[in-house]
Amino acid sequence: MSEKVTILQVAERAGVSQSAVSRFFTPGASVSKKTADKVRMAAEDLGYRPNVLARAMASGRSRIIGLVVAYLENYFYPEALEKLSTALQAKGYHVLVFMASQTAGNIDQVMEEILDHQVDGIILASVAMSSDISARCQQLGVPVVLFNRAQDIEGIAAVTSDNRAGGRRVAEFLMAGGHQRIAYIAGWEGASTQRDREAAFREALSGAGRDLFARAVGNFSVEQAEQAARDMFSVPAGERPDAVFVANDHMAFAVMDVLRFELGLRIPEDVSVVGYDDVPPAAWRAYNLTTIRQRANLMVAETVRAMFEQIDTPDTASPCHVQIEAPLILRGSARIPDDWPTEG
Amino acid sequence: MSEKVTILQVAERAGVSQSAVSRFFTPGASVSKKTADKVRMAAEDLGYRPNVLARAMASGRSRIIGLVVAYLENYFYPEALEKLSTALQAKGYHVLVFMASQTAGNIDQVMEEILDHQVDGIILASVAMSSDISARCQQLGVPVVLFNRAQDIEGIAAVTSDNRAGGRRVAEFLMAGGHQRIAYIAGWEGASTQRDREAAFREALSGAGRDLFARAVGNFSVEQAEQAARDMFSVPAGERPDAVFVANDHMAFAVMDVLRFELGLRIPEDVSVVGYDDVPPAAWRAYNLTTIRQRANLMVAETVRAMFEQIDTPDTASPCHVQIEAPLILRGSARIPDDWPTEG
DNA sequence: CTGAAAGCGCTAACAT
DNA sequence: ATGTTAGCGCTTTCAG
Repeated sequence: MSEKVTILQVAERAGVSQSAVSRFFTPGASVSKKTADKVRMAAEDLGYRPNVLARAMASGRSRIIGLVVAYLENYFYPEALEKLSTALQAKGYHVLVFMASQTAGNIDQVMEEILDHQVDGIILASVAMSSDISARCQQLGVPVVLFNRAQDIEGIAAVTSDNRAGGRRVAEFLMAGGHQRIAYIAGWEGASTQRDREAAFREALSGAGRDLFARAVGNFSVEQAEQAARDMFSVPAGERPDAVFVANDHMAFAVMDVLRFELGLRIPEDVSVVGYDDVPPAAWRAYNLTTIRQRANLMVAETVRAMFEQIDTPDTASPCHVQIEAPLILRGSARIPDDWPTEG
Repeated sequence: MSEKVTILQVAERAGVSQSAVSRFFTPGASVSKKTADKVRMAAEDLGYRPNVLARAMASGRSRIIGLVVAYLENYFYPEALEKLSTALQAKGYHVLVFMASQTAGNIDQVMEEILDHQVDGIILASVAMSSDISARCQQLGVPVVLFNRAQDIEGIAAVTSDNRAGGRRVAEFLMAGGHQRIAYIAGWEGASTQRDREAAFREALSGAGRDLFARAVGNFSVEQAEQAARDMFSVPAGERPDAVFVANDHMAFAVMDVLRFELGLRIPEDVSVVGYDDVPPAAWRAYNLTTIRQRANLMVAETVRAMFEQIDTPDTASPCHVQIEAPLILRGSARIPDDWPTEG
């Protein structure tokens, strides 16, 4: 097991000082070509690579971003994680993952753990935090950005899709489609995304003088969504919804399957189904789900931007809630109004 | 932005030495109750938490495991990632993610990057490495375990499902089902998993005096799998396969959709489809895919075990390739032989 | 541009 | 059980 080669060895071999070597490996350096050459050679010969940990320790910047995620079962998150990690890697940063599953205790504990790692920033994906912890991060100078969740804590960055606009759009679409009995299956009611989607959806309905015909809670869980669908649709034809907006795709798939395979309903002839997220399976032909697209690329880009704005200019940064436009993707699970504008 | 509180401040406040505080925060400590109390109080008052980075630096153990992943689109990986991260967290370790997407350059570069982080171990998920790098890790004393990929480098730990047994099982199942024209759609041919599945599948076929009726390559890509299915099945009924084994579920869904929605074939009446992985969507009723289950829980458990075996006892550890039994999950996408043994 | 020197915050012998 | 003393490998003033 060969010794780890240190900066000191390189310095000796190159016949320069330790700091010279350090400078050589520092992007914004100021090293003469001569010194640079000597260092380069010595480093190559020795197979030297700077120790990131030591560098972090000495400089106070770890170039690590803590990411806490809760639901990888919702396929929006793996996608986001991949893009996030890639984007961060491109900037020389890396992602340290913290699962916030039930087993891991509450978020605040996880946050403490993250802070222990001297991360340069924290991204909370579909996770809310106490204002206590938020304050703690702020006083520690650690930037936080919420991904796909908003929170009413001032000065905390958040990026989501425009959930309200999305919810409204679905309502308009469903009404334009001539649906008379419009239902909603909610996600976890603690989620800001769920609340915004629903609020705007209902507002648009009542704005048109209509009421929600039925409502159930699926809690972003497949099992609960199935049960909700069963309960909601196991009634005489005249009393059953002719359209249902499901708070996310993941639940929508489950709902569709109950409707088609358990209850023998046709989609969209008997009932239109609309989801939210546009995860890849929504495009699979067996589902072909009409849904609101959360543009992962843009959301990630904004998240990264918000993060580095805070890292690079902690003083002038003004964290805010950015909402990415969320288009309705027309597919086959919901009747399309004749006069509905098509893209292009 | 409040100062970070250090071990020294705690020591002063508690009226003990720095090392006493250090010991207090070290699991296998030896501190008198008296000292412990003083330290606990001081630490609490100050809101002190040990700096993980400094600890890593001084002790030489970072308690970080580098994970490199390539395809998060295959839903087997998010699942594995989640379980892995959770399992590691439970042991006080954390996962530093490295995406090995095309953009990130080749694996060897990524590996160097990981090594720079002084990780205590590396897990390679569905990624192969050069024997050069393998050697480098070994001489650096950094344990590596391959997840869902095996490699013929001696002394390197790998955990996979029993791909050969799985492939064989599918062949037997399909033959027992009376299929006459059995086809195979391959994954990326560089993957050991793909090769093992196919090899055993074909061996079982030829062992029964049968030949593969058709073969195409899907490269673990949805688009290529679709094209493969089109090419393979766009022929007169008598010349088309009556069963197809697809190298993973992800491609199998695409194949099913082409067969059903483009070519109007019935599954399993006209053609049986079998996949590999048993990712969650395989159980969704719109697919209801008969498939070989990769038991993520067990695979992760073995991966973690192999990792810590090497971390805890670097000398006696004997890395090997462990293969997890992979049961055939009977669903509706393939005809079930009358005499096929059922579980229980 | 370069080198000397002082840490970053903590652990790990070693003595006591 | 506790304190003392060296570092871990690197960055960063500060002189020159």
